Amino acid sequence: MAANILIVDDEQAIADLVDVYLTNENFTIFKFYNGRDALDCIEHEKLDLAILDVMLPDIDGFSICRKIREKHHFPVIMLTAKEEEIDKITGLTLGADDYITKPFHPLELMARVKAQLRRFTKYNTTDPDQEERVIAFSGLVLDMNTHECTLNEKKLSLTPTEFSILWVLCSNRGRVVSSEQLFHEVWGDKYFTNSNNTVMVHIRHLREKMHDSTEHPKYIKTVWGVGYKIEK
Amino acid sequence: MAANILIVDDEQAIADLVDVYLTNENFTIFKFYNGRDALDCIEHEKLDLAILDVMLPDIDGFSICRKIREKHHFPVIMLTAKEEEIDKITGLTLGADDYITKPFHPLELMARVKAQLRRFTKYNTTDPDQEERVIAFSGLVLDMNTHECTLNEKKLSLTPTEFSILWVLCSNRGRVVSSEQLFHEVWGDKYFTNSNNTVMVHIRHLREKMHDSTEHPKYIKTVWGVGYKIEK
DNA sequence: AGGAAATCTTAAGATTTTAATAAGCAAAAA
DNA sequence: TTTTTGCTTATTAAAATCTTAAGATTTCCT
Repeated sequence: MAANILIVDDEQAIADLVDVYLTNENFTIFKFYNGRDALDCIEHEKLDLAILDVMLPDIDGFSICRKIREKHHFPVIMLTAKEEEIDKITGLTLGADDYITKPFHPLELMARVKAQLRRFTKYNTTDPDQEERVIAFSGLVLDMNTHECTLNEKKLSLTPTEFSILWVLCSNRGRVVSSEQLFHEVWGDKYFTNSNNTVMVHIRHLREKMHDSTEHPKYIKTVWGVGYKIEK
Repeated sequence: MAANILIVDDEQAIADLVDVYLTNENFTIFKFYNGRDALDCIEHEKLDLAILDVMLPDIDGFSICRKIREKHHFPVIMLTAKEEEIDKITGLTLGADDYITKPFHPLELMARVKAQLRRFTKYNTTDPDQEERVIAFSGLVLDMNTHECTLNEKKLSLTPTEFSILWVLCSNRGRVVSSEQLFHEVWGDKYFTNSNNTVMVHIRHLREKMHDSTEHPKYIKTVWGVGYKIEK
């Protein structure tokens, strides 16, 4: 799981801590000791998560959080020394996604960071710690980076939608995926269709294309009354 | 913010608490006192969030959490009486999105519930507590529920993509939206295009359709070198 | 076997993307 | 100031892709 993380911390304690605990992770850390520089960083870097201390020399953490929320979607974790509930509630209501009071166990912060990143990143049901970018098994190779697909050495030219459907099916291989679930994963939550055989049509096209490169095994299996499935 | 919430709680304390604090919200609560019934509920109801106590008479909260993660994406908040860090870390690593130790302030739980729901729901940059489903100003009406659009009483028939673009522009009205940002909001993170004038073409179609119903005001303004914008 | 429900097939029509070309803007050069 | 230059945005139209809809087929159940 690669991620760009912004840490704004007056005392530098958290930054040091992260240095120690996140060395093995593929994280890029942007450290700042005041709000002004942090805001600049928010503008220019593509961040995946922010850890903000409430107490800062210039701007307070709440304001930074609000600024982030005006333009960005990435998760924000707030930190405070004060054990006052009202601060927690202010922070969370303002747009923070998590709120931790000092002192805390270093591993708890790490776990919360990962939990937030996991939610922020898509397709993470199976292996939460490593985002899968390539799937390969029994002659089939799917590369999320290039959106390319190979079946038994032969390249299949799939359309974006076809690729996405096959990706979801493969990342759930061995399990049945309902067509509603497929639709949800591929098209997102924004649409709502009732009589939806769109998925079906795409499945058909997929089968057609896959059939050119393989004979007997019907890769995408229909599980009657439930959905579709690819064998393990 | 309407949501279906599952609460699994041995002692019934949290359920009562939620009754008191969430009466005014548009929440549907599914309460269970053991794991078995809860699992059944997870199968059959479309849930938006789960609050799980770790200690349960039959199945423990961790197992329920894992079961949820096998099939679903909605956020999970774990509760425990034990103040042991290792539990927190287990929970968060296992797929929980938040973890609270008892005793906690009722409002903190409520705030965390809302924070999780907010993240789970899209398009929440401006008003975190109330998801905007309709935008209306100066003769233009956009209804997210029906995907319908009216300009000066006349209905515009927009394609899904056109509607989404207009929605993003309108929900950021007064501010400039770069075409990269537009692309990101409308198409999602899954795609990556470099030479991308697709957005441009859609903007053109939008302008064409909007021009039929209004004369002088060029609704979608080009801000040279930056992006597009709709006046407030 | 026969009916009902689920899935498949097909093809037309709608939408989206691509690609090539034109037009517009802003700063540097004349 | 005017012209040139390089870059950004606009306009088209064709090609690719997606969705819809209706009828055909398969599977399940009694």
